[in-house]
This record gives sequence, C-alpha cells and structure tokens, in this order.
Amino acid sequence: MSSNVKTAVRTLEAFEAFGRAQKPLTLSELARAIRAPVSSCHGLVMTLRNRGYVYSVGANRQVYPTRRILDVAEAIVRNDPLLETAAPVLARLRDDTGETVILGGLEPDAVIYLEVIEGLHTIRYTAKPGEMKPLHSSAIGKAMLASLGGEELTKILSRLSLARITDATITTEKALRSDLEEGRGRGLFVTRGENVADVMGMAVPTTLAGQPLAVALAGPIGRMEEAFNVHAKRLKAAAAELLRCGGGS
Amino acid sequence: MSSNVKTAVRTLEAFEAFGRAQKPLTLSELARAIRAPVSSCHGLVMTLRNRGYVYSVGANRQVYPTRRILDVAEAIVRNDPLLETAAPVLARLRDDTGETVILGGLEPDAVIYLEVIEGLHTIRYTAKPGEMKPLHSSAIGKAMLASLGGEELTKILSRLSLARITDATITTEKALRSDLEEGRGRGLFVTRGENVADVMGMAVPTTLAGQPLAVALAGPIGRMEEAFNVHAKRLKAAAAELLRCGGGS
DNA sequence: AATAGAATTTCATATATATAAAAACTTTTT
DNA sequence: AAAAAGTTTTTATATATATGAAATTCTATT
Repeated sequence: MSSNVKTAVRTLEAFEAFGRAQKPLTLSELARAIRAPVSSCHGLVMTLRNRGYVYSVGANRQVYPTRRILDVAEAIVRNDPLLETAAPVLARLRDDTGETVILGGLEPDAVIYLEVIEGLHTIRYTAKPGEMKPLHSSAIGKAMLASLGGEELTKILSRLSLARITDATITTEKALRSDLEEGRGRGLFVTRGENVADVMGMAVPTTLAGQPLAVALAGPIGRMEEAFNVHAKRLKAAAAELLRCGGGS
Repeated sequence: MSSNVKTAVRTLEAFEAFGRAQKPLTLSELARAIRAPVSSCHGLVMTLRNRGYVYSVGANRQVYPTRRILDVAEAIVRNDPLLETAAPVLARLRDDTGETVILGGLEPDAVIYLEVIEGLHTIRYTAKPGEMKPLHSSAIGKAMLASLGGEELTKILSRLSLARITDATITTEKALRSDLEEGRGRGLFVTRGENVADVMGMAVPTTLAGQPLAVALAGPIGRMEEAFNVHAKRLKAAAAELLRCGGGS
C-alpha cells in the first residue's frame, strides 16, 4: 500500500519511546529504541531541540521532551469534533457494564479506535486510541462493513485478505457475508475469539456528526456471554443515544 | 547552525496546525497551514493515518488527530524528571504573586521554557512550554549565563549576537557582563523591557536533579516594580525550596 | 594524569523524499 | 446537464536526508 514517510514515523516513534522509557535518554539509547542509526537520530534530536520539543537533561547529555507536545495534544483533543458529546455516554456504558468500551471508525482498510474507556475488572480488554484492527475479525469492523452499500462492500472485500488470526477467525467471504447478515438482523455484531483468543466483542453501528462509527464492548468471553443480553441492550441504548445527541448528518 | 530535518518539523507543525484550527482540515487546508505543497502533505497525512495518529472525518475527506498523540504526551509528562517536584512550588509562587511563573533551562544558545504557570491578572505575561528566548535579553537567560564558569561564559558570549530586540536591550558584551555582575551581587537577575516592551522579568538560579535551571516571574513593568521587594523575596524563597526538595546533584 | 572505552559529531555519498505538473476526482456554478 | 473551479492522487525527477565510517569529544578507570 502507500509507503510511509520515514522521518515522520521516526519523529512519532521518538515520542513513543520517551513515553515508554519515562526517563531521559541519551542519543544512543534513543537511537536503539527507535531502531535508527545514531547519526540519523542525531539530526532528528537536533531538530526537536531547535523546535523546543526536547531539552537536554543532566551533564551526560540526555534529552527528554518538554511539555510542549502535551500542550499541542491538549489543544487538539479539547475540540475533538466527535468525542466531546460521546465521552459521557461511553463513560456511563462502561460504568454500567464494567467492560471496556470502544468507539471506532473506518479507515480505508482497517478499524481505528478513536476512544477507549477501559473496563473496571482486573482482567479486561486493554487498548489505546489510534490502534488499528482488522475489519473482518473485530466486532467494530463487522459493524462498519455492514454499514457499507453493497457495491462498496464488494469492493472492499475484494481488497481484504481475510487473514487467519486465531482458530476462530472467519476467513472466507461467504462466511463473513453470512455473519454480517446475521448481525444486521439483530442489530448487533459479535466476535468470539476471532481476533484475540478468549476475547469477545460486541458492536453496534451509530453516527456522530454525520460520520458512521460503531460503539463496542469487549471483555473475556466467559464474563461477556454471561451478561450477553443485558450488555447488548445497554450497548444498543448507548448507540441510540449517541445518534440522538450528536448524530447530526 | 544545525539544519532541521524537514519532515520532522512538518510532522510537528501538522499537529500544531490542528491545535490552532481546532477542527478537522482537508488535505489542502493543512498543506496551506504548514506551508507545504499538497503533494508533500499528502504523503505525510497518509503516514499519520497508517500510524493511527489521524483519522478521516466526514465525507469531504477531512482529517483530525486521534487521541493517540495525547496518550503519548501524557505518558511522557507523567514522569517528567524535573517537573513533578517543581510543580507545587511554582504553583504556590504564582498564587502568592499573581504573576506568571516560569521554569527555564539552558539550551545551547537560548533559554528554553520548561514550565509556565500563567498569572492571574487579565493583563499577564503569556508563554508556552517549549518556547525559546534569547539569552542576553531574558531574565532567565541572564541567570543561566551567570551560572556558567568564566571560560564557558566567554565562549558562549563570543557566539551570541546580542541582537537588539527593543530599545532597552543590552547589546554590548561589556554592559551585559556588568549587568550579570550586578545580578550575581544581589542573587537576582532582572530585565526591564529588554525582550518585550513593558515586560519586566526577574529570575533566580536554582538546581533540580543536578540540572542548573532558573525560576522567573514576569509581568507588566508597573505592577512588577510596585511589588519588587516582596516578589524578589518570594522568588528567592521558591528557588531555595526547589534546591532543597529536588536539588539532587 | 594517562589511557581505554564509549558516546557524539562530522562527512561523503547512496537512498528516500519533496516537488511541480498532470491526471483523476469532486463539488459548485451556470 | 454542462462547465468551471477546486481538491486529491499519481508520477518523474531534482533535492534533501539517511547512513556507514571516520574524527572528535567525553567519561571512567587505573
């Protein structure tokens, strides 16, 4: 597919590396962390310094990001077009079910997680905003696929590989289409260990600001099955509420 | 000096542009905002999308950043080596004085603002973490210069241009050295409209985790002069407290 | 203080990106 | 419904970057 711009990726990876390390790094440590040659990393760090995104700590020339990146990120998220209205509804769904709640959308050939509110159990589904998941093996993916028109669905299915991820993954177009049909029938799309073993996901399509999205609940299969009907009802209610309060169009 | 890596700068500028716009942008709007050709911007946006840092909004192909950048930024700042201990001391200084409080450090040839806690007045000194200021015309800059050894000071002064920024800027090495001497004498470095007209800054050197830094107060000259002695005393007390609780070494 | 070891910086060049221009789409206007 | 205006995507190539290796600087140890 489209190739990535190397330095853009590295710039982001550098920040991610600091996020993981949670301490200042020397040039060579950072280079190792983002798997770049030190000489290349050197130019990147210089640039970040000149721009005020990192500063040097201690005598041993370590560097660490300044608050600048947080400032920028906060300004961005403060006015997120979709999440402002959605957040309280999602939070309530999480509180009511105890399971992880996800708001996801469709990027060209994958699901993207836009918001994740983690469940309250010790064992819970964990993910971060920005993560991408396969369309054919995630509950949100199925919901998004089902919301497409017949022609567009055919086009996208022809591009997808339907790769086997677990034993339970649906890998044929026929089976997937019938699964989508079933989901359409009950207004709820389900995965049982199809993307991650032991994880069950359930998703309902919705719309926010005219944008087709899906809300999902995810957790360990046992706990999810037990509360299936209650969870399904609450999930549907939340999706409907999102439509009402921010559906736009 | 060292040249900047173009794509790294643009990647950051793209996020800054969304932070300013606070709404989804089309490809061409973003390209205009970061002053890049659309075709170049195209590759960048694709990369950001593939990495889950932006998602597409609406039918008209706008894009907006996901929460991912916020997640990364929060992880970074959560464990900032310097700011954790400093924050409460700085916040109190702000509350006691009502003026903007700044914690700054020395980057090769400039001051970098690491933390800014804005004052409480309607008219106040405003700045953001990551901003860089000239060494010779900012209070923190003077404090940092004064903390250098004689030899190192000579070296850095030979590199600096001592550019005139306002009518009050000190532009000769002789005058600057004598100003530094005066500041050393009273343990307090002051600027009066030397970097921004009408702004007075006062700074005191300190140390956090073995790192030489400076704390500063900044505000309109009139208000600052009026409370000079009280402010100076409180500023020195805060600097001393930082030394005590996080000076390390 | 001298030396060894490690990290950073510089440099020349192969490689990847940025770009203008053109093509392919969309949307708006007539 | 056709044309115009604008936007996105692709492509070939000029330009900027990434890189290994060498030079330098720093740090630790003796």
